[in-house]
Amino acid sequence: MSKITPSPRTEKKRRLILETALKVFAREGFAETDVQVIADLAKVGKGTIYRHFGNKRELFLATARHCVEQLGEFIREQVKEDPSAVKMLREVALSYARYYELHPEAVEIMIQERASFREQVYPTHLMYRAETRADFEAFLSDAIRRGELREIDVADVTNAFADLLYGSVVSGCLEGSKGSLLHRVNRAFEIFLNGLLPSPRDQSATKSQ
Amino acid sequence: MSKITPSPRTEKKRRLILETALKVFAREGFAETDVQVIADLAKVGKGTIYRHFGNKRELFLATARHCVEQLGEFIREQVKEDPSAVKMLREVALSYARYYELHPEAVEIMIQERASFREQVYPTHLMYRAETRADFEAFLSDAIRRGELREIDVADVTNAFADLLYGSVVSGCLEGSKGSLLHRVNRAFEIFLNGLLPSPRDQSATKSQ
Amino acid sequence: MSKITPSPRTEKKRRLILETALKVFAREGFAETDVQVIADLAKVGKGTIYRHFGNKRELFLATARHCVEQLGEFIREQVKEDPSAVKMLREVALSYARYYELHPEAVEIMIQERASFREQVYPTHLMYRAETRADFEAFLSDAIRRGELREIDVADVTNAFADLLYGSVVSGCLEGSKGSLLHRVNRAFEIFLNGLLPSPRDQSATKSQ
Amino acid sequence: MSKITPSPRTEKKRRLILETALKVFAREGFAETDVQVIADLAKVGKGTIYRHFGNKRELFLATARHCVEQLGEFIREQVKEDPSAVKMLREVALSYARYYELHPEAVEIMIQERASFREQVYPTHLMYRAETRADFEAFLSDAIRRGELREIDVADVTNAFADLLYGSVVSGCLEGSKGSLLHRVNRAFEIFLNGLLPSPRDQSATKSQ
DNA sequence: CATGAATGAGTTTTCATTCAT
DNA sequence: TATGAATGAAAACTCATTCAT
Repeated sequence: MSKITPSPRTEKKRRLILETALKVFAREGFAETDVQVIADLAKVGKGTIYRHFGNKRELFLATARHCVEQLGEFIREQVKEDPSAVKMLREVALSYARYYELHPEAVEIMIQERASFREQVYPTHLMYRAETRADFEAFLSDAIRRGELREIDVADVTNAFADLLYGSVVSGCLEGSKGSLLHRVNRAFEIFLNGLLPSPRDQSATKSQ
Repeated sequence: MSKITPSPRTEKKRRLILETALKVFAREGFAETDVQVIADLAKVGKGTIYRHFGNKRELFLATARHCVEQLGEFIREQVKEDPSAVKMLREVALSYARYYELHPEAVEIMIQERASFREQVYPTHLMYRAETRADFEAFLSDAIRRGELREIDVADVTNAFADLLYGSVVSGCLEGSKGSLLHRVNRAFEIFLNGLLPSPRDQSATKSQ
Repeated sequence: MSKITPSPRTEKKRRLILETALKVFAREGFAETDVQVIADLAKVGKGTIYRHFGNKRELFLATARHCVEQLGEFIREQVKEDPSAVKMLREVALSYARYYELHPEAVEIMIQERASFREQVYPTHLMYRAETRADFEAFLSDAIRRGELREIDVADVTNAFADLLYGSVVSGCLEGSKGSLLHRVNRAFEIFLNGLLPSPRDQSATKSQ
Repeated sequence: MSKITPSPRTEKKRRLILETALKVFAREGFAETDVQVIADLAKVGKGTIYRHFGNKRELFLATARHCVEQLGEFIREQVKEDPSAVKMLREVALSYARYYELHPEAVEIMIQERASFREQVYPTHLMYRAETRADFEAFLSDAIRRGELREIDVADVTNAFADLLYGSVVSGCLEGSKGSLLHRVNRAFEIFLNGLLPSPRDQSATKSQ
């Protein structure tokens, strides 16, 4: 029961720990993080952390999940309903970039998760109104049917889109990489998009159909 | 003198350790790796490893360097001299993919290096005839001048190219990702390339010059 | 608060560890001591020792400090207030000897400290009513003024007194040295004292002033 | 055979190693010394050291023995034959001090030996024409019989003399102890000696007998 | 529930000693 | 005989996890 409706007190402490863990994991990496440090910074006992999260692994995973949920909410807030596919893709890409620019620690969490647990955050999983990859690909198929995008395998596009965003964010948030992540994603996305658009030839052909 | 030309014995043992370390680091991750395990698998004393590499960190870094060098050689062998920019870019992308398809452990090393030491292997640093990013961008500028590629900021292209490859390799080598990495990179690259080509309009304009 | 007044539990455990460490360090020497052995004998986890003392060096230094404090207390208890200088010096010397006869391990600690850390316990620093060497020398000056001791440089006397006690204790507690330390110090001190007294000639001269 | 008459080559190398070991043991202490460092400084292979001395312990003990022999020779050279007991004692004390002032590393060796092996260098063992304590005490008895020294237990005097010298040298060679060791021993010895002399009363009594 | 002292398994690293060349 | 690479036993130290208060 208490699981279903956690007391606000409990919920607050959970959040506090999670927020602190995020900072420390991002700064030190998973393996290098000492749970005691998180406890000290969050001003709770170490036992409290273990009571709430069970063990270090689960604490980390909860932190990662927290990031992903935030990212999902963030993108959902930013990306407007019913745009053209082109606008939508751009908005997703830029929202994605904006989120990680605002929360560079989240990039580190994503990397640590991949390195320590071989799990990966697929950016496409997080997209607007799409809980699953399938939804995203259906959306792309629609756009192709409407002639917004050229004829192309939607799985390939999804992969390429995800890979491009992932690579850009990981590279663009590296300490020492000058220039904004937003800018980097924007430019990369424009090339990518350009590669998706029907060529004038194709376009006229499409139009004439 | 012995420093300049290490004895073949020494060199052989170094290689043996490096090769073993590669496997173990890739399988377990940097933090989870016990140097004793490497020693046992390589059938050398633990002290021998420390004699050769100083400490675990240096051993890992040497392993990573070893991968990068192999990758560099591999790409240099595969990519032919003096192709068109389009062909060259494709060959680099595919060689890159081929290498990591042949050596999936190298992907893990790359990820571990990023996670543990915040260092990154820029794929572009490893390209054909290019010791530095500057060379690569100069090559792109040439291609633009020749009209092979459309007018575009070469830094942006380099970034996007690197990010796409990086993201594809990291995602494409994940345990459980079905389908070949080579295929994934190939498809992603075609979209990317298509985004770089001059549109027919541009092309005719270029030709008329 | 808890720092200022450590819980009696904590304080008790600290003492237990210190007492055990004293035995082991004295028996094995600093370098040869395995902290695990101390932990086992004290029936605490090794981690507990490190929690309390940080590292082996600090544990040793705390042990040494513990001895010096005990010695100081012991001497203060034994040496009566306001004696003649002669009586006082003798009492200090004999108390010093008695302490080390009762606690031969403390001699080993002193020697190990000198050998491993180049620090030295000056016996004179520990004397009755004397926090510092300066106080001790002032006391000697007084005694000279009163004619109890002959005219002599007080720094020289302090050095000689300290050196004699130090040497006697170190030699006299050696395994295999027959005879009691107390006896050895007593005899050495009588010679030393005899060397400090005014000769009958001097004494009459002093009296006539 | 080769043991009986070591080749000059071998003997030279032995000396070289010993001299180097002396420096390193004195600087680092026995436990902290890495035999490799001695080998490097002496420009010989580590194996050579083990060939000559068997193990680290024996190397150290040989080093200590080397010091003691040097000290013995030094004192024998300095102390003239057939002096009065008073002069002789003073010369021994000062020679002893002079030696350690010239070779402060030897003090460290003496301390390390005591700390690591519980062995002690009795200064009295090293004295002029005296291989053993017995000789020294016989010499003192003679002096007492001649009336040079007051009636006193010669074993006590020997102990006190040794302890005073030992304590003075150990304290006086500590880094940071200002003033010369020679001076310190000189002053301490004068007090000590004064404590041994017959008082005027005693002296006349003695003479009249 | 919250706490933080206690624990000990697990890892890195060192270095005396050996021995093949 | 000299060498120095190889070895692995040994030890310091850490930190996730537990549990009595």
